[in-house]
Amino acid sequence: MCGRIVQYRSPEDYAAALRLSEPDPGLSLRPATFNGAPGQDFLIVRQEGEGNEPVLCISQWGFAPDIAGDRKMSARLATAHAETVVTEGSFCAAYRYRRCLVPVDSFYEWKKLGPMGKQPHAVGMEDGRPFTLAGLWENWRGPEGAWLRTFAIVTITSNKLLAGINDRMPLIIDPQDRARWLSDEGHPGDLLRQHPSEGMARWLVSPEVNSLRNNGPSLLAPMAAAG
DNA sequence: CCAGACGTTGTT
DNA sequence: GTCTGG
DNA sequence: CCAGACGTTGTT
DNA sequence: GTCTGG
Repeated sequence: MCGRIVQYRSPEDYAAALRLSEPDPGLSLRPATFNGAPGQDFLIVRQEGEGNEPVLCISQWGFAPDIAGDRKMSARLATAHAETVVTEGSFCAAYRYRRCLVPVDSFYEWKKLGPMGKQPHAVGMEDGRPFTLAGLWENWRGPEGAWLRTFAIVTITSNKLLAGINDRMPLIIDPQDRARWLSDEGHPGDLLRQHPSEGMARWLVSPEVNSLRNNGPSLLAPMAAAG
């Protein structure tokens, strides 16, 4: 599903990895996280207007539809289905005009074990390098007039690597496709596809990741399968 | 995504 | 179960 | 309970 | 996700 992500590097590191120009120094104030959840702030990449270069900025995970108006902020959508993002009411304008990238080092998926509970796995790239998830962003105006920039992560059917864990995975945008995803192209539909299993890795991690009280590099430590 | 709260009525 | 907070 | 909708301005 | 309609 993608409800927990890792974004532990500095803005400078992500900028270098994504070949962006030097990021705003203020972004360094954002705490890095090994256990990031909806409701928290993350670095995202946006391109405002064609011809402008993509830049890193801060945004809160949990898409607040502009139609939300005075509706509760609880209408915060952490994910958007790639299959319906073109037409789906709350997302289609954001898909058309406000796509973004979420640079991550890995993400977590929980495998349901029936009555036995669930088992967390980390997922990343085999080479350990950061990669980018497809996102949609929106400015939402709160009741007191304050503006909040929010985003959702686009998900798609799981590839072979992840099918055994969960039926959906985040939409990963490969380096050669990032510019198009950020561009003002109306409907880059061919990018709405599964990332192949090849080049990706998954491994069992400790249930310590369940609680947001825990946050540190040890959350990514591979754990031997029980039994 | 997961963890944790969930009540202030009216007598099981 | 549903909702909120992180 | 499930199915289906969820914005209409002018692109932040 | 939340809400409405059936």
